Amino acid sequence: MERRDHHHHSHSELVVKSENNMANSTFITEDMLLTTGTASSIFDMIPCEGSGGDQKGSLGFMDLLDIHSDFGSSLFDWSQNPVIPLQQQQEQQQQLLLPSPTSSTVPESSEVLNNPATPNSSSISSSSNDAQGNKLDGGDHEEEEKDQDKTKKQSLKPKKKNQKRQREPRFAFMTKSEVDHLDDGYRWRKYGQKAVKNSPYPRSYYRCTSVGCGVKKRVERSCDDTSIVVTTYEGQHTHPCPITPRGSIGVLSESSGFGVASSSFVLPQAQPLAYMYSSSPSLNLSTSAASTFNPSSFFLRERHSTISPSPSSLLNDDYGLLQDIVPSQMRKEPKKE
DNA sequence: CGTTTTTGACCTGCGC
DNA sequence: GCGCAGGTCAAAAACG
Repeated sequence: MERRDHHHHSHSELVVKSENNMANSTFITEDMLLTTGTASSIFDMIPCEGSGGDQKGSLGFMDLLDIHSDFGSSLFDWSQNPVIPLQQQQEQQQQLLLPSPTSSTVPESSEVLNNPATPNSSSISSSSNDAQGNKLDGGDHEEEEKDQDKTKKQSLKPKKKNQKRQREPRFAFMTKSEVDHLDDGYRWRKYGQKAVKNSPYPRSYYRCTSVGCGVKKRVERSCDDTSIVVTTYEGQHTHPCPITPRGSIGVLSESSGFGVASSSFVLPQAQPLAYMYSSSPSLNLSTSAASTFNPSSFFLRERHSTISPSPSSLLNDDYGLLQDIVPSQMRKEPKKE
């Protein structure tokens, strides 16, 4: 199952969706369309101007711009993002939480997954639900517990009766790709696969191989559009990107307030993203999770640093830095897949 | 031989 | 309580 033929496929599209768990269940929905330059690595994703404010009640980020024939011409301009008060966002979110029949490929509860506005485009949305204040569940902690009775896996007793299982923040991508498992710079070990209802394609479960890192991700192919791969990240890396020479910087991402959900794919080295994000007019939110996470800025930077040579008014200040931050090696996947 | 993938069984949550 | 679906475990197999 090698999928190493990455990086130079035909262009593909990317949809980003986040499930930030924010304290007090603050909701943020943020739809944007991103496009990937290649289908096998998120490092090659190119943010394009996407239509957000469609029927899903997204924030309505950008008008869709067909950049498929010219990556270099599509620049993500935050200055054009409509600024929507949080309260209004929440209202919109509530209106939008209606599950779309076609969004079944990403069954996260209360997730809003916008369908592609056009055959050539996809939209993203982010939402938060579960409060995150409690323990990070699902991955590490439970595993530690289970280590104890590992030998009798079936006899697991309810360990947390009153503790409702809470998920870590999630962040999902929809990527038009022939490759299922996108290269994001981290090493993953597959630990499960399940058939997806109403879909001929299975869903694969991966866990970060780094010790102590409980980040998980799910990969499945949309049954609506089999060319689209939905990758859902969950959790927060506790280590720098393993394939990055400057990974040491990565540890800063956590303390610097990068969103949990984003950390799964936000290169720790790309910490200056925070700057980018903070400059965003539309996401100046009070909740830490919301204010620290902005996938689009990540991609924007990635895009500029890895693909687009054209300067952006937004990135002028750190364009050079970005290039420095995301070295080309990063896309050289040392791992398989 | 260490690591990763495969895969069936099991757990958990939820709706009926 | 039952059935379903999502998610996880872990032994075995495959891989490098």
